[in-house]
Amino acid sequence: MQQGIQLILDNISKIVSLTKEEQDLFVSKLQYLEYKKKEFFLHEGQFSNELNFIIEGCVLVFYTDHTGFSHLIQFAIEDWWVGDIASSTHNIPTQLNIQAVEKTKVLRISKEDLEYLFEAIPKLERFFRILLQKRVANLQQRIISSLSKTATERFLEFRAQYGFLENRITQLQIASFLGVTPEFLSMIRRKLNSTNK
Amino acid sequence: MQQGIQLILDNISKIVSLTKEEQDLFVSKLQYLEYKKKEFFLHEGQFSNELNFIIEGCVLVFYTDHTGFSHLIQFAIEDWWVGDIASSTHNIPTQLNIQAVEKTKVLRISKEDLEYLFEAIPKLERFFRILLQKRVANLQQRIISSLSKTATERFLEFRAQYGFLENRITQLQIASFLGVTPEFLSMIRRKLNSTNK
DNA sequence: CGAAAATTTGACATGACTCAACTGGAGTGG
DNA sequence: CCACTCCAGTTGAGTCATGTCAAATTTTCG
Repeated sequence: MQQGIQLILDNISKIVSLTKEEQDLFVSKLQYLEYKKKEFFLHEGQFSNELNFIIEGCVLVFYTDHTGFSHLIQFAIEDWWVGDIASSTHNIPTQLNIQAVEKTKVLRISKEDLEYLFEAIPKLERFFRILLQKRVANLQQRIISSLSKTATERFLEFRAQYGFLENRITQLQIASFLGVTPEFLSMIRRKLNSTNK
Repeated sequence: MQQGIQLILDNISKIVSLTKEEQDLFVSKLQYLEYKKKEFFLHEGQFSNELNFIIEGCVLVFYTDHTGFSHLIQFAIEDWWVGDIASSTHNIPTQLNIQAVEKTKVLRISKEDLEYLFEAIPKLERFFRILLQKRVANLQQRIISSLSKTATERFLEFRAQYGFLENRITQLQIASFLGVTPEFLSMIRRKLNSTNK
C-alpha cells in the first residue's frame, strides 16, 4: 500500500501542489482495497458513492443493455481514477458495472469524505475540476470518432491511443469498446494483417 | 443585458450561493455580446479561451471531418453554458466550430478571468466542477446510446430529451447529431409516421 | 489432459450510405 | 407581387459496411 500512497500523491502533484499537512489529511481518508480477477467494484442498480484510484491492475466499466449485451464505456489501469460520476452526481442507482480484469489494488475515497476535503482543501477541488475537464475532452473526442469514423479507423485509433492494453484485455472487450461485434473486429484485424504486414 | 445578468446569477445559484460582493465581482468580468444568425463564435484552428453563457438564442457546436462533412457535437440554447473545453484545457487550437443558428445574446468570460475568479471565489470553482460532472454524465450517456442503440431508437431518444429543439434546428442538423445521413433520417421519420400516427 | 472460453471463418441478412432526381417552401431582386 | 433561385427535405435504386448465426479452431487455465 505504501507505494500506492506515493503514486496517488504524485498523481495529484502533477496538477496541484499540496502542503505536507494537506497531504496527510487527504491520505487519512483513503481506504486500501484489493480485488481478485473478475471481482466487481460496482454492480448496476447499486448506488455509487466512491471514487477509486487504481494502484495496480486493470478494471473495465461497462453497460449491459436490455438484450444482455455489454458495452465497454471506459477502462482504467494503474495511475487512473475511476468511478461512476453520473450515479454519484445525481444520486441515482448506477447503470454501470465496474469489474477487475486482473488482481487490482485501489485506494478509495467516499463521496462524503471527498466533499469534506473539498471544503478543507480547495486545491483538491481544483484538481478534480481539471481532471473532469480532461475527461470531457476525452469523451468528446470519442463521440467525434463514433460519428465520423469507420470501424477500421476507430480500431487503429484505439491502437494508437491504448495499444498498451491490447494484450491485457480480450478482443471481445475491444470490440465492445469500439461498438462492433467480435466477429467483425476479427475480420478487420485479418484485413489489416494481410494488407500491411 | 440586464435580464441576462439575472439569468446567469440564477443559473449559478441553483448550485452554489454567492454573496452580493461575490456576485458583483463575478458580474464585473462578464462581457456582453450579440451574434447574428449564422455568425461564428469560434472557427476550427482558432484558440478557444472563453466560456459563454447563452442568454437568448441557439448555437451549434460541430466538427468538420477531412471529407468536409459536419458532425454536431452539441447544441446550446438560453440558460446553457458552451465553450470548447478541450482546446482551453490543453491550450491547443480547436477542432470545433461554434455557430449561432439564430440571433444570439451571450455573456462571455475569458479563461484568465475565470482562473482569477476561481482563486477569489472557491465556490465558483465548485460550481464549474459540478457542471462538468453533469456534462460527463451526459456525454457518457450519449456514448452508451451510440454503442447500444439503433438510429431509430436514438432519434426517439433525441425527441424525448431535446424535442423542444425540433423546430429550431433543421433535419440536417438533427441527422448530424444522431450520426446518420439526412436521407436516412427522413426514412426513419416516414416509417415512424406510418406506423404510429 | 480436458473443458470452457476466446477467436476465427464463412454464408447470408440488414441497417445505413450514396447518388441522382424530384418537390416544395423561403428568401431575394426586379 | 411575381419570377427565380436556392436550399431543405423526400424518394427510390443500388451498394457497402456491419450484424447474425452456426460451426470450426485455437487458446486458456483448472
